[in-house]
Amino acid sequence: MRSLKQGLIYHVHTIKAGFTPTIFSSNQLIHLYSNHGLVHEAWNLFDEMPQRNVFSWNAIISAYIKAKNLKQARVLFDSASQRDLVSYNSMLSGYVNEDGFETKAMELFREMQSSPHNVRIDEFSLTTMLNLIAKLAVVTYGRQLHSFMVKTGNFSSGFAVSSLIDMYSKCGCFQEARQVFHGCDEVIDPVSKNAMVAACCREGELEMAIDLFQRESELNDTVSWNTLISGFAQNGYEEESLKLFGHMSESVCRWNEHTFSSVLSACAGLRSLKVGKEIHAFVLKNGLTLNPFISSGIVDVYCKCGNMRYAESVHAGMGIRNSFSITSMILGHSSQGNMVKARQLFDSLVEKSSVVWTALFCGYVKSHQCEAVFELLSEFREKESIVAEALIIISVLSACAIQAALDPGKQVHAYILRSGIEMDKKLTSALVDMYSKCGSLIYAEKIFQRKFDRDSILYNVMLAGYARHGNEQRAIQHYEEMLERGFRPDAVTILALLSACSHRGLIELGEQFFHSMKKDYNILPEIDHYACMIDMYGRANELGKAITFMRKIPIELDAVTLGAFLNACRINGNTELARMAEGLLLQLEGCNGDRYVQLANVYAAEGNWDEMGRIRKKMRGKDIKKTAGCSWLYVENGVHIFTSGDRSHSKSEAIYLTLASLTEELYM
DNA sequence: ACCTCAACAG
Repeated sequence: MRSLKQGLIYHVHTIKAGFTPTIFSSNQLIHLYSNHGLVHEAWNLFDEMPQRNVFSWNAIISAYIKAKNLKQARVLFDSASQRDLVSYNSMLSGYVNEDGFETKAMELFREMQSSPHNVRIDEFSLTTMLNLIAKLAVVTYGRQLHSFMVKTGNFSSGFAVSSLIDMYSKCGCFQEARQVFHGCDEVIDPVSKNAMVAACCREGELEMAIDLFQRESELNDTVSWNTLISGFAQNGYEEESLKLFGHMSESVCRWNEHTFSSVLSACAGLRSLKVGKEIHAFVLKNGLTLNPFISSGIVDVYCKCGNMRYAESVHAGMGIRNSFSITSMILGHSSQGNMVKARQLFDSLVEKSSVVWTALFCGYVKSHQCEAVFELLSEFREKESIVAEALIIISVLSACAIQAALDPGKQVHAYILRSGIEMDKKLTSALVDMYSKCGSLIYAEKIFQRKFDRDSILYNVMLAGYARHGNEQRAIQHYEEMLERGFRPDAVTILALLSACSHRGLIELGEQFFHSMKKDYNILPEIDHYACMIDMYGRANELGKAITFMRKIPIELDAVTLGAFLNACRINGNTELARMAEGLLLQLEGCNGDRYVQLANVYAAEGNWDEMGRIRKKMRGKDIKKTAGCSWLYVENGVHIFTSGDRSHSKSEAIYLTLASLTEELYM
């Protein structure tokens, strides 16, 4: 009875002939049905068996485990008239391999140890438990099991060694994994070797991984290649990963579905539409589109390359809903600023993983929809009982920073302290940035000082904070400390210093920094640096220097640099020069309402109403929208936005009456 | 005969 067909023929034959198959044959049929996903047929057969042995019970239990119906499997396990160690081990592995049954697995293992049914713990139970420990990453328990294995002589088979390596590696104990691997040097088991290669990749020790891979290369199989291809992609060496795939194709090992998942993840990291399309074609040719790992991988590649049209068509063509693919789509739409579509997909998910939550948070921040960020946060805390991911917190902090919302920012800070989230470098930078953008440099500095292992990003954030507040001395102090500690300044560092000089009118110092960026650090000035310099000259009443400087800018003037110049003209009341910039600016950004307002402000500052009227006329009939200035308030957990003269609130009558009486009181 | 190991996605 090798195939399902053979099994069915045999089964029908016994029914037609009216004889009862042997227990042995029935057991085999149960397995056969179960392996083909026919759990009902397996059950019917089991149910009708006049006599059963322990193998029959184990077969039907494992059938329900395969069908992921652990509840029914446990009912049968508990009611089985005969049970042995295999029944226990099957149930145990069922629990371990399914999410959410970890506690059940631990309980069952304990039950086995107290052994009311005369069961022992054997190698099968131990390797299964090691699997659980790897999943839960509790190494203390893993070490206990390890010593138990040594004591009971269950530690030298390939199964035991590879499981131990895997457990230690997934618990973050790379050295112990190595010790296990080197402790059994008689004959290298291929699976253990692959497990060790995987452990090296997880640790980022790619050279060691390659070394191991090349030694005893006759042991290498498809898994070895897959491990290495995936390891390179995971560590950011996408091109090398793809090269390895090329070498694999020339070797004796054939690729499989796992290979493509890794190759696609390398493609996504590379953000290469060209390679992505090639792999897509390869996948289509080989009929691999039904694999959910592969099809969602293709969707991800197109999303990462920013081609949402392709992504959508592949996504739509997938038979079943795949949460990985949906998450990729949400990320893709978010990074394109299409938050409506991102939100729709998000709402379509019944189970929202922390990755999708994070994706949506980041998307809203990226498109500066800060109110949406705060609303999403209340939604998150309402629906999810888990602690927010660091990335979510960082998103909310940047929203606070954009809005200069100090109170919500403090609340987030308190939340971090309460929930014991680790203050890593990224989180510290986000907090310092939030406090300094919300005007509280004292808090910012306190957090900054408490962090000893600073990186250049944290220095940039702190430095920019002081620069923004016009304290160029502290900014420069931090800059010097940064240099002393051996960090190289980057474009962001210099920009912060330039802006400090600009606000304080320190032309010479600013020029010094500007020149040193190219000369000393080989950093090319970007648009923002040029604009900052123009701004600096403008604020110092040096329009002439600004013009000389602009003539030397090697890249074409754009809205940012021209805008800076226009602003300089406004400060200096120079309408003549402003008119020169006007033509160019409107040519570049004629549809941006803010630019007209800026122009109007230049002339208004001079009281030049004729010029203002001229600008007004230009705007007419062009469907130009100026973004309305608005204010907002935090009441309880929500953000309330309002504009001048806003009457949209249901109680606006009462609000304005109260306001009027307050105003009256002020003047009394 | 049944139960254990390594490589795949956001």
